[in-house]
Amino acid sequence: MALRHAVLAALLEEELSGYQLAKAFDLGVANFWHALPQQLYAELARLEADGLVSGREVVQDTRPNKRLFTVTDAGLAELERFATSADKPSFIRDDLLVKVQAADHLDAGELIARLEERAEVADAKIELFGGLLRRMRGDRSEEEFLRDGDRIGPYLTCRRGLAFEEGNRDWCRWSAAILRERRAAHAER
Amino acid sequence: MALRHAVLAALLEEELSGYQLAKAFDLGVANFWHALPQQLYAELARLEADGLVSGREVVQDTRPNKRLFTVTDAGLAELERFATSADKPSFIRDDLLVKVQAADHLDAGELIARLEERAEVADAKIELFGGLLRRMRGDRSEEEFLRDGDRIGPYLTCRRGLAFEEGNRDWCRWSAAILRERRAAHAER
DNA sequence: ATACCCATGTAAGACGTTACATGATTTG
DNA sequence: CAAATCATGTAACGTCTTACATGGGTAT
Repeated sequence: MALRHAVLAALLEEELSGYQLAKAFDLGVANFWHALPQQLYAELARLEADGLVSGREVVQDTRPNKRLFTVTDAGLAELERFATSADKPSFIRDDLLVKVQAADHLDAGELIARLEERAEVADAKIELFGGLLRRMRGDRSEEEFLRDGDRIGPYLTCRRGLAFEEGNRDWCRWSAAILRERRAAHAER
Repeated sequence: MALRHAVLAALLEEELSGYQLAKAFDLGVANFWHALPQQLYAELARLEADGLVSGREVVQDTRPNKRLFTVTDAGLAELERFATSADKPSFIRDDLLVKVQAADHLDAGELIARLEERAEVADAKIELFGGLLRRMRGDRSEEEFLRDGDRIGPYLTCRRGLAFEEGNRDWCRWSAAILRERRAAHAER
């Protein structure tokens, strides 16, 4: 039941509509949680029914109307309660790792292709996260920002996202290189 | 539908029972996928019904009998098909990141405690994975093993697990240190 | 013209988690 | 002698994904 808390955490930053939330939780951007639009609309409805967020209608001329949501006091209390609970260890569930696990029994060329693809996805995310971090820092150095800046939470999670994707990229390229060398050595014989 | 492929990949290494598989996919050990025992028993039944694995009963005196499973030719073909498919990008879903995202609105002491807890979990995993890697290498250097060793797949995925946990540990300690400094600076005023 | 963006959902089905059930054997 | 390990499941419930539905406005 952490999706609700992820939504609450996202809404602490700024008032958002379901649609805007959906973009923030999208695969391409999500740096601390991922969810689909349908989940978010449903969760927002539940959160509102439980009084943890409150929505206000914003009428728009040229675009469809939207509802912007804010965290209520009860919502903040719920987040505080959540923060004191022990969190379940997070685990890996990644198609690519499954494929590499079976590397010895599969076509190396295919695997190398998948690894390169993933490395490129990681490159894109690294650039994205780097930009987000720069925007949050503004014209301050990182040291300065970490000392005095407000909204440190999103900065820290984005830093984790960045390091995670750098890890992905490095591991993918390293693994691909090893598989290539082994394939070459095998072909020589 | 990647659990089935994760099971197939695990069974390529060696013939295993549901119980042994469950241990391999456990939270503490899982380096390329995670699943609960109940899922694995159910998936093994489905895989057998579909002819992708075959089980053989092993009668034991002192322990309950068990069924050991092997990947069939059809199972290997299914894995090969899976390896050629584009994999969906993997995403983060971690309680701890949600909590840190909300850092600016929560008690710093609590967060620091969670971060330290997680860092210690990571430490334990790092040791575990380090040991697994050493066992796989045997008396060879890593370079040598990566060149000639067999069963390179599990080695590569375990390397990813290790790097991931090192990333976790470093980020947790770094974040905790920043939150501590900010708390101290705040208390001074 | 075609496609994408804004904006919000419903419904069905697949997948994952929690709780329960059983029972002998080995380890501390 | 209590707890953990070996060994295999069933049942209920909760969460996530996939498919469908609608409709105006803006960019190429």
